Amino acid sequence: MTEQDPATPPRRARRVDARRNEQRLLDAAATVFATSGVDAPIRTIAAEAGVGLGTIYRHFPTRTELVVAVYGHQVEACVDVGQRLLAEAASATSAASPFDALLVWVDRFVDFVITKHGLADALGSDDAGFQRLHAYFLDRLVPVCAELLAAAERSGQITPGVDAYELMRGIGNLCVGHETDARYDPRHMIGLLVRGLRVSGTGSPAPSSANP
Amino acid sequence: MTEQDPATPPRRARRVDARRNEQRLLDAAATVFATSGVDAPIRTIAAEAGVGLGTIYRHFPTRTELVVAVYGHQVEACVDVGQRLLAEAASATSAASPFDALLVWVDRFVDFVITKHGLADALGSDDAGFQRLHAYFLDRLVPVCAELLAAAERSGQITPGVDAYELMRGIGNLCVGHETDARYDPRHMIGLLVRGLRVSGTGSPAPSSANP
DNA sequence: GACAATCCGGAACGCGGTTCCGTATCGTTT
DNA sequence: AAACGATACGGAACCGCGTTCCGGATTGTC
Repeated sequence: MTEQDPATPPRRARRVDARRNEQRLLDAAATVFATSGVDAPIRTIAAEAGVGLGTIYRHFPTRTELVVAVYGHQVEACVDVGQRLLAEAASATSAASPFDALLVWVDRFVDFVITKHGLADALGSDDAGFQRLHAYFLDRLVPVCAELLAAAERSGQITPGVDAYELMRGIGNLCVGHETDARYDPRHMIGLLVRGLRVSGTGSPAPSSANP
Repeated sequence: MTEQDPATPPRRARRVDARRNEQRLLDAAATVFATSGVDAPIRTIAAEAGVGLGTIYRHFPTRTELVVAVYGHQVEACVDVGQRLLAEAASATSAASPFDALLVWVDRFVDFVITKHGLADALGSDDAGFQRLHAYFLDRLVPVCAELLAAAERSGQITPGVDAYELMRGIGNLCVGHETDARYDPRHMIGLLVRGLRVSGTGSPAPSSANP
């Protein structure tokens, strides 16, 4: 009942020291990432966790997997927020339009990216490992974004044909440099970008949609 | 007459081998940058130029200076294009609006960034050296962008208060990843961003400005 | 308690940036 | 033209970081 695949004979359970070290690594990584960003040297994380280099590579063969393990639940939270916003905007009694929902959600996403040192840079990096990190985050987030876009599109608030993937990627890119450049505030440009989504030529929401 | 500052006794002219090597390095860097991007290993450039590592570091102590030396004239060309567009848009007989001028100029700028492998990434990097590269490009380009923005603003085409520096930086950021991600086309998002500049609520240019 | 599966630690290798200095080359002076 | 500083060159060497690998310790099972 609690077994795995029939083709996977559950030879033995994971050893306790393995589980212990994995937890230590997660804690250490969270600490180090918050302090020095996701580009911190592997050795630093290993030292913080009090384990050897081999250990960290065995548990998390790529930096990506470690980042995902550390931030994964926050990504899921972001997904949840998006779905809640979607439901709210769809409800007949809601005052918030789908476009408003999109605005709020984008803001949440930016919060997430901005509070993680170097995450935006990492996502934008052309390093193969980070491409997978990128892929993971986007696989979860793009569908939500796509739904929000579709809803706003249906209500005639935004110009159709905008690709959710590109939008997410663009927003992530715009976050680059927020902490090394006092003159640059990502939210300004993201605000402009989102404004650019709106249908052009009309100041009012939608002609055909129901509006109180 | 052809001397320098009085406080600078022209001790001796630069040696011919120094000048020769500098030229070789510029040629080699241009080749290597075009092939492998601006992040190519220093050793590669030195090898391509047929010089030692010491030589490249003597002529260009930082990678930034080498990049500037290689691409500097293209930056100047971009400045010139901007000023020409500005003059055209200001001319009474011109059909192009200041906003059109801005559009064209941004497109040129994107051309420049995109055709240089990894330039966008470099500009977005939080590395100290690249911050200066960034600073150099922006010192030249931001004033032009600011003038274009101001002109479009005066004609009532765009929302006021947009900072040229942030816009340039944002556009540069949006270019990141164009060559490692087939699904991402920077121009789509840049188009959206620029659309976001337009005054909201009105589909027509300006109420008070002179319009043919 | 013994045995094998599992896991650990850290030495070791490769790569790239950067520094440093013995040597070669150049321009000038005599 | 020969000698002599000034200048520039080359590349060995060092450091930091990512990654691999394996001898040995630890754990679960019999």
